[in-house]
Amino acid sequence: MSNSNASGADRGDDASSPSASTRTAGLRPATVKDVAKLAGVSPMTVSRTIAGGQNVRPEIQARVLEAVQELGYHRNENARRMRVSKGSGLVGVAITNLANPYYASFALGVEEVAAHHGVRIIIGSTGEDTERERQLVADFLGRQVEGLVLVPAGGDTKHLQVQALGGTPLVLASRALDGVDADTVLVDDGGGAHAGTTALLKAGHRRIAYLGNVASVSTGHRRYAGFCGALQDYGVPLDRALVKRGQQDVEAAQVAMTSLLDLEDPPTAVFCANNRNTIGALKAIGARIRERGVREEAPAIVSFDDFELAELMPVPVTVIDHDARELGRESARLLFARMTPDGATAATREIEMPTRLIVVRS
Amino acid sequence: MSNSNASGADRGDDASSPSASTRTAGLRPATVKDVAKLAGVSPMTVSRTIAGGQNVRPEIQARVLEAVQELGYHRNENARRMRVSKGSGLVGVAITNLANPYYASFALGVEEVAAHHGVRIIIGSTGEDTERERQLVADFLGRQVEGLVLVPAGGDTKHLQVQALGGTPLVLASRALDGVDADTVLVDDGGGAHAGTTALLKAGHRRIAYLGNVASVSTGHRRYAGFCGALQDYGVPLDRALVKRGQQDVEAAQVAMTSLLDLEDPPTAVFCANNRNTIGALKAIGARIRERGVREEAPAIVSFDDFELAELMPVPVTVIDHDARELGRESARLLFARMTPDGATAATREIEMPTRLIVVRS
DNA sequence: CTGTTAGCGCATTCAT
DNA sequence: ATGAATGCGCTAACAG
Repeated sequence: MSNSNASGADRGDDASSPSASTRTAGLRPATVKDVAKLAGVSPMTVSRTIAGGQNVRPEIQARVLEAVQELGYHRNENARRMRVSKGSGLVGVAITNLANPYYASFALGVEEVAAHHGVRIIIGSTGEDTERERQLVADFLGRQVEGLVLVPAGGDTKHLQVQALGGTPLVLASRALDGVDADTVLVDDGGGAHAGTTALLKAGHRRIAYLGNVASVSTGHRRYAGFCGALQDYGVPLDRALVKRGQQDVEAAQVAMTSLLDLEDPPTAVFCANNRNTIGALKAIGARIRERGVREEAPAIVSFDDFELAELMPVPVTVIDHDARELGRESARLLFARMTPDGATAATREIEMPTRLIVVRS
Repeated sequence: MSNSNASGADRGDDASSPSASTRTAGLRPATVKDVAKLAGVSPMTVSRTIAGGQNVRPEIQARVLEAVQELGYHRNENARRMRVSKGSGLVGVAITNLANPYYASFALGVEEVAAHHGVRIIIGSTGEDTERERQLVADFLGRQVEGLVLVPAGGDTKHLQVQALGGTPLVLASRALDGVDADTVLVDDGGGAHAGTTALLKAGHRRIAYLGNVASVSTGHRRYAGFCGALQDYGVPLDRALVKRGQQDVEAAQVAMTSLLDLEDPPTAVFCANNRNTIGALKAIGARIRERGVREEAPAIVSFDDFELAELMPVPVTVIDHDARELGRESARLLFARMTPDGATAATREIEMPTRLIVVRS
């Protein structure tokens, strides 16, 4: 029944398999034991060989490595780290939507710094849904992530309390959250919005529309406040009819912008509070220009968030630029700082990244 | 020294801590044992309670859950799955660059399908580097991923052989790889490139430039072949001076395009073989238009890959569109199909996703 | 140099 | 309804 030759490792797979030692798809992954059996040594010798081969005779190492090749063995990191009581080498990144280039860049920034620390990122999208965020965070914690970077959806925050996180470090990015004691990396939303709006006012605009995302997240508040503050500074009253908030995607923003263009007294400029609203607004304006060919009447745009090819737009564009990737890097840096033994006890920090006003086309 | 009241769980942390039972950052995560001790039950009762509470008295459950709250306990999925011999619930996604919106969308498509199967994705960027790809794949396998989705960098493929993967299913996306027996999802590169080029020829263009990515990847070959084929069909000779291949990022593409514009006899149209080359080409054209204000002479663009706001470009744009997200979804579908017991043995498939020609602006 | 023992956190199996 | 023993894959610590 059992054969004892080298290639006859009994791993519970089909005993009549033609090349019994070669694993094929769908089987249980090879273990140290399998390798040991095939190489005719003890599991410890395999372990040592994989670990670098200290105190293992070269010829034995060769035998072991051959078996490793043959079985396609890869050390089970989860089991290993459990024994060695090393961290998981993972950080969880929960963002609203990976398809938004802004957050994709953000994730890349996190990955960059993580890779530098030899750590992988595990990503999930919340879709701005607090419940999915809760599940995602729970899942990450279950996988023993060493840290969490989160662009919070807002709403309930019980699952983000230190208590609930079991001490796993958390960094909030882009949006602050009341009642959550965590390092936070924000963009200078208020200052940026104020500067951008002021640029429009200086250019003579008085009917300025606002396209923004949901008010429930802190960026919504902060950017809107900056916008209003600038108007106030110039003594320009706020026209509620020109304010559209709550668009989460390009389509909704395009619809909102189109309705603004259809007003009897349309705005001469639009403040777009984020990437998605900017693209939607520009699509609406583009459609209108193509339909009616009236470029002169098209409103000027201020966009919070940069976007590719801004310089080629048919209307004046000013960008309130900030580097999403750098935001990701900075978030990761804060996280890794807190993951050191001494960093764990420091007071939580809130960092505000500067924005830069870029007149792209005027 | 040791206190025996409920909140005095001895978990090896600072015994003089004011609230000894509450874990703070940096400590070893709580385990079933910790919870058990705090709740005054056995680890098994905790395990059962977490698992749903079958055969546990409600009052005991309450005690356990309270302890869970207090300690911020999360079941260690790695340990659990090891015992239960369940997969890791992870698939590895290795792409060239997460910051490229094309691959970000792709990753989102994978995540979407994965989430539908209750599986997370773990992402890494290769930066088109085969060695980094090799490390990434090894790391993923070490983490016991149940499958791999890879946009291959090309070059050496030893690490992608079934042998080396230890039977873990692999799906190649976007690019084929000679000598690797794996499911592959491609875009109809040849057909799309041919159709796009033909559109330019039909419009009367005869001096058509080519901006492409590295020739070593299969998309490079296939798209270039489609381009050449269309020229041949129209009896238009290929002008080597108009062919620039190997640009990997926007900056390089912009430089290449600028040099084309500087030719004595510049092209009247440009075929851009991917997203990054399109953006770079358009930036170069935009800069030229702004400098010299000559829009009429600006070349028409055909772009393999769609991009946002194409309809607002100052030059005629035709897009060879294909859905990156759908490519991601399809790749994930193939992967999950193979992850089923019966799917493991099926012959590998190569799927080619159709392209759609969209005249965006003419 | 090599092998044996034991235990990381958890859940299955078997006792109580 | 609850607990004790056992082993998942791996390796530190201790034999030999």
